[in-house]
Amino acid sequence: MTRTQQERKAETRGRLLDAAAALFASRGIDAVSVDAVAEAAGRTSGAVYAHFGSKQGLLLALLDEWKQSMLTVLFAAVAVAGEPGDQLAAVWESLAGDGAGPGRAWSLLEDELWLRASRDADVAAVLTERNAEARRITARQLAVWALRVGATPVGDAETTATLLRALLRGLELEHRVDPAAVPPATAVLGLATLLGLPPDRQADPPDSHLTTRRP
Amino acid sequence: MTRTQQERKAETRGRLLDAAAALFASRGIDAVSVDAVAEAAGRTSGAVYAHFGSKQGLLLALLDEWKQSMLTVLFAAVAVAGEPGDQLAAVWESLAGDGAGPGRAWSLLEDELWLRASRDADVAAVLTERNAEARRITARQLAVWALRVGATPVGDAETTATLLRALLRGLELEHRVDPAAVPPATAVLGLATLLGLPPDRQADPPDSHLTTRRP
DNA sequence: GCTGATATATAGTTATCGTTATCTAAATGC
DNA sequence: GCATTTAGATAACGATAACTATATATCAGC
Repeated sequence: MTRTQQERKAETRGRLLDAAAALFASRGIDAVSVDAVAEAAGRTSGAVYAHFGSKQGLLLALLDEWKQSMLTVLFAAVAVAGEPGDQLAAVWESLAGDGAGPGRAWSLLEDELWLRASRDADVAAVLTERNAEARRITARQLAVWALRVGATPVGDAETTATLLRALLRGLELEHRVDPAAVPPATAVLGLATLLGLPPDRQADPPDSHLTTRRP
Repeated sequence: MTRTQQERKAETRGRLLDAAAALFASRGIDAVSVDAVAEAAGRTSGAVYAHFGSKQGLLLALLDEWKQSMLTVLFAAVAVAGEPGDQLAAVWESLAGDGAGPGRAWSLLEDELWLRASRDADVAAVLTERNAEARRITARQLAVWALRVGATPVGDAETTATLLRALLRGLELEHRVDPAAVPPATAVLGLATLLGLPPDRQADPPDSHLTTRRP
């Protein structure tokens, strides 16, 4: 089985990036050695340095090529569910679902990257750019969605997108550590409120007691 | 100057914890060596191991004795400002204020702890407990505040507290990396919405255009 | 096939870190 | 005052990690 050099290089690069993504997500970036990444990719650390120059270079390359974000999961969830209220529940479920599915590991890595960006200007630059794009996309989808279901979000689309994404990230961070602290109804209520979803379009009332107030 | 052993021990312990808090916050836990903590406290690593047994022990002790949380800052901010809208702005300012003040470093450490808790059961246990207490306190204060200013929060006090704290954490995480992405008006709008603050009680309208919608 | 180039493997090197074992000096109790 | 306990200092160990220098395998062009 003979391949061209380009193919060989490209495959190695892909394997290294995939292995890095998986390991970084499951164990945390600092806890993963370059050798571990290389071994998981069926290569050695020499290949990593030939391709990326340093561990940081590997991380930045991974960030650059990373397509799988919060967004993909979210839109998929919305597309599937029917009623607006159910869509919000599906959004939350896709992020916080108890299955140890990939969403969990990815969101963990995303949070770690945000934290790392606070101290690493290179990571911050990449993340800021990606974030702006993600916010734009979210805002556009959100505007369409609001028209369709008759919701009146609290602010303009970009502002609402910022608030939504922040709320989701905050809830998810807490839920991962202390799931009981964030029941699904709480998350859905928060989303529905920011989105200005009229009560009659919200979820069917089996657990509507969670939206009542006891002052 | 002769001191009792208890005093000596207590002072060393305090100095070590203070140094650890400052260094962990500014550089990140993993990036700080035990020797660095000891040196900053005017001691040596031997003292750390005599007191805490391990670096993890130092971290857990720090967590246990940590009084300074998001809450202290928040309530102080509310207490000072006058109008409800201004209070919300003050809350956000105290978290996101551009001053490199201690609030910034502390919130960074808090976020790192939440992340670490996802992979460290001991940290998760401490954090979960602290979190439940913080939520209770927030909920209580929130109920009082809502009555006073005539706000009708979106859910019961505990639910609203959860949503508020999650939103703040998410916004703050984003703001630290990309301040321009989270203008103050956006944060205030989010808080006011979850708190059900009537528009006439919100901030004076110099920048009220930010609360209007362009669909 | 042979040569030059390229991709990856191999084997260090150096530095750092957590931890432990041992030693010293200070305080306590009799 | 002397023995004992205790707080903390000192020095070394062992592991691990990022990175580098060099060797080897693989491919391209002739």
